[in-house]
Amino acid sequence: MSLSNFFLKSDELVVRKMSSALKTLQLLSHFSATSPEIGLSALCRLAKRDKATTHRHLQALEEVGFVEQNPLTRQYRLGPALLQLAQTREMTVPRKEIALPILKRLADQTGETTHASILSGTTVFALASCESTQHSTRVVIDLDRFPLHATASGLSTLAFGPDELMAVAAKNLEAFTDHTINSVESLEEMVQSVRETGFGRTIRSFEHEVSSLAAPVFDETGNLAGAVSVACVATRFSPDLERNCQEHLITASRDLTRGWGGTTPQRIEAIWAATLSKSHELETKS
Amino acid sequence: MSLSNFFLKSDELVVRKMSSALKTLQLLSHFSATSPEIGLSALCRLAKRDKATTHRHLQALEEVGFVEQNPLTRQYRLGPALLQLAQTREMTVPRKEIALPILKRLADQTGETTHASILSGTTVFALASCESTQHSTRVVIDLDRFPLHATASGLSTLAFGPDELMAVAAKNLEAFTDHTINSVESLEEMVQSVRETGFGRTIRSFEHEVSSLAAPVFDETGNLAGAVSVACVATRFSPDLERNCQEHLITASRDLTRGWGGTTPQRIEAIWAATLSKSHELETKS
DNA sequence: ACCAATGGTTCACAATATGAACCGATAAGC
DNA sequence: GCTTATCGGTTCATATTGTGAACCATTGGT
Repeated sequence: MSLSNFFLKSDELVVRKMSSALKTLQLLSHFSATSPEIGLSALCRLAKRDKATTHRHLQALEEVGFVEQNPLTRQYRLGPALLQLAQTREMTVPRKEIALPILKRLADQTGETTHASILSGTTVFALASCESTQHSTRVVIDLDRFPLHATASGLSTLAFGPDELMAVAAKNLEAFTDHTINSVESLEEMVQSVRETGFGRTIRSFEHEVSSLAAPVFDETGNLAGAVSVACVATRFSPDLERNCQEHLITASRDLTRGWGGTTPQRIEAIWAATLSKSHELETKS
Repeated sequence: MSLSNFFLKSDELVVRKMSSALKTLQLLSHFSATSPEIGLSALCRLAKRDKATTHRHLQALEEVGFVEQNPLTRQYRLGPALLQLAQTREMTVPRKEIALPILKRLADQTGETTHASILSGTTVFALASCESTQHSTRVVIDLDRFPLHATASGLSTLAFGPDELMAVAAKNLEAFTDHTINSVESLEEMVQSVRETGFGRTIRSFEHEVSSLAAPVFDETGNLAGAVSVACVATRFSPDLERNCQEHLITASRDLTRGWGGTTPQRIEAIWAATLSKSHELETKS
């Protein structure tokens, strides 16, 4: 969504043509839980587009009910037609319903907050989450999008998703904490280690008090579909807990992949097995 | 959505120009619970559009995650980005959450199945429904769109919604049963009576065994926002039950209107009061 | 009364959308 | 095993459509 309109190709600058339909639809991505209503001018600034054009686009969106105008403030907000379509989508592919019981179980097993996310285009969207009731302190993250470079889910997605994502991630290395990855080099290093272990892993890199572990989820083609993650209160994140999370993340990922119509690729299973046996070795030694 | 591209204006035929964004978005309206996956050629036929164009439109939709291709069948279906946007919409305007308890109460009070619907553009779509557990026979209608001419909710919408709807309704007088309204004249007559009573009313006009009563719901501008309805098993639909439904529909509509940020217009309240006192008169006479 | 926002509109110009014809693959008919 | 009919997808000359600087009308602050 936030891809630039330009890209470099064998030393020459190429202008990526965009259908106006695409430009229109991209306007929708600026609405979020934190800014649910946006005025025309504000939206122009956000989208870096002309006022007349943006207005025409909004009118098209309004006509099909994708946005509506708050008649009092004249600001725009997402429209009711989205509910209708989302309902239909859920009937077709009820990923959320499938995810919820799996997240619940994972939360019970680990005692921490669990998340499921979906890769759509180049964005990792939050699908559902579940808080454990075992501890009085627990992680409450209300995200709609998981930053690729700063979250365990994002790193899993980078490691096992389409290669183009790396370029997108590299363009936005926002520093959420002083542990956030801040260079393309260290990002690549991190992603490499995720590929080797089969788990995305972040220590206080998105929120100061949170450490997180994630596993990739796949669809019916064997391509990455999303991720499932455990967000632990950082002070609780011991090697023991990590091992526990890894084990249960694997079954959760397997079940989610199966529920979404796919099968976990053999190569991923192999990576997980290797990681688990390695951490088992360490544990028995100590 | 199903508006024609042509309209008559002071005796001359004018071609309505449509932005390609609009055409693109309109493709989405062909997906429904009953046909959740559609192939390229099939969609061309449904939308009556060119294959190349439709394909380009689908690609734009795919890029933002509004559709995705089932990789096995190559058919298209609604995409995951819709879930995300619908979630955001519900955070902004939680109409569904607000409607559910009201529908529950209405179902308890009437002993029948209740529905809430929203007008979006020229489509009345289902928002939520609630089944009563009082009777072993009950109405289960799994609709995502309410036909304007054949349902009580549709008639309420026609009667109190924007005038343009009438033209849309007149274009599609599909006969669901032999009680379905089948001429523009009788439709106009029906709508007129809805305007006089304040209630949409259909007897076996959509399903053979169902009679239904509906009241309009309004938003913060005083415009029609949707409808709330009771779908009764037709054999149970006595004058007594009708009166009971009317009374409780009024409070349900008031509460919904208020919950959605509006106030029930005085003229509607007046119409309802008149209808109730009339039916009360009849009741005491007999 | 003024200025600086806002939402919205116009019109000459330029870019994008369009669809008939096309390709390659798969499935059915015989 | 050859023909035919679909399917999803692509090409390219044509013309319809999109674009944005400049514009207007309102509103709210000073």
